[in-house]
Amino acid sequence: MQNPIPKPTEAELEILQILWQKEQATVRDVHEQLTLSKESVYTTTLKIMQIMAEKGLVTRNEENRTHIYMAAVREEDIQKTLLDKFIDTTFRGSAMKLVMQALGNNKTSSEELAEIQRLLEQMRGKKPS
Amino acid sequence: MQNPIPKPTEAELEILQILWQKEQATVRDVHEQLTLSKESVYTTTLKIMQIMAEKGLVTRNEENRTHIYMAAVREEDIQKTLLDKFIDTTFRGSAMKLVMQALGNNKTSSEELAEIQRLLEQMRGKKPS
DNA sequence: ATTTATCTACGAAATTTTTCGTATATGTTT
DNA sequence: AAACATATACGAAAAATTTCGTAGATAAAT
Repeated sequence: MQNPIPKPTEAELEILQILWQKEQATVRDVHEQLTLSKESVYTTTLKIMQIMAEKGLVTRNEENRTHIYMAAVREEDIQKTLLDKFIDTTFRGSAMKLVMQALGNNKTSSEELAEIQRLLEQMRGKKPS
Repeated sequence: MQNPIPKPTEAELEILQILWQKEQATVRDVHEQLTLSKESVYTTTLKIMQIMAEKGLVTRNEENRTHIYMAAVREEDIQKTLLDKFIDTTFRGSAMKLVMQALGNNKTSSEELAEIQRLLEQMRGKKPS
């Protein structure tokens, strides 16, 4: 229906994060959430969200004066798109290098490490060398 | 060069990738490598590399007419900076989610998976729950 | 009913990044 | 030496993104 959804810009991604968390939100909701972490002007947030609507990144209910916004793209899909590109440009295509770096950051709990191990064992079972 | 090295832009990162591989390169070297994967104009490449020199992302030997460029930042450092930011903005700070997604892409060989497992065991040993 | 607050729409300015033409200098070839 | 190829420097145009002021409509408060 829509042209391939374009890669969100930096500012758009920040807003998508908020929408993914909140499911639904007004421009004001999003804006207030944004101002927790950085300065921003209301109409800037509004403008970006309007552009996002044009691009098809979000949908909005315009029935009432205060529009209600929702993400129109799935978090996992966007993550996959951005991750693929990121691995390419920053890690020369090596997912493993990225994983090693990410784990090396020591911000992952033992529980999470265990979960990753379970995933690994499962994957190696299905894909013998 | 005393200022913190700025985050490289998209075009700059492409060039850094080439410099990290080649150790040393002229503008023409870089440009020819670039044209393998995308169209580009010589003076555009040149301009970007000049800007990178100003920013301190690269150094260059200007003794001869044809300057020799070298990366002035370490690949691992830039990767870490970009990765941290990427995890933040795209995976809401969860390194684990990123790792799971990256591994799920099935582009990692069994050997690599094994290596990751070794790393994990080592890490869990040092950080008991 | 009038004032005040809040919302969207719109567009232009500001910023950042990328692109590319032109000038000029220096080698290279004939 | 003259013609040609190739290098850097420079700057301005183009493109992409972000910022913000203003206008006008609607709701809420007094």
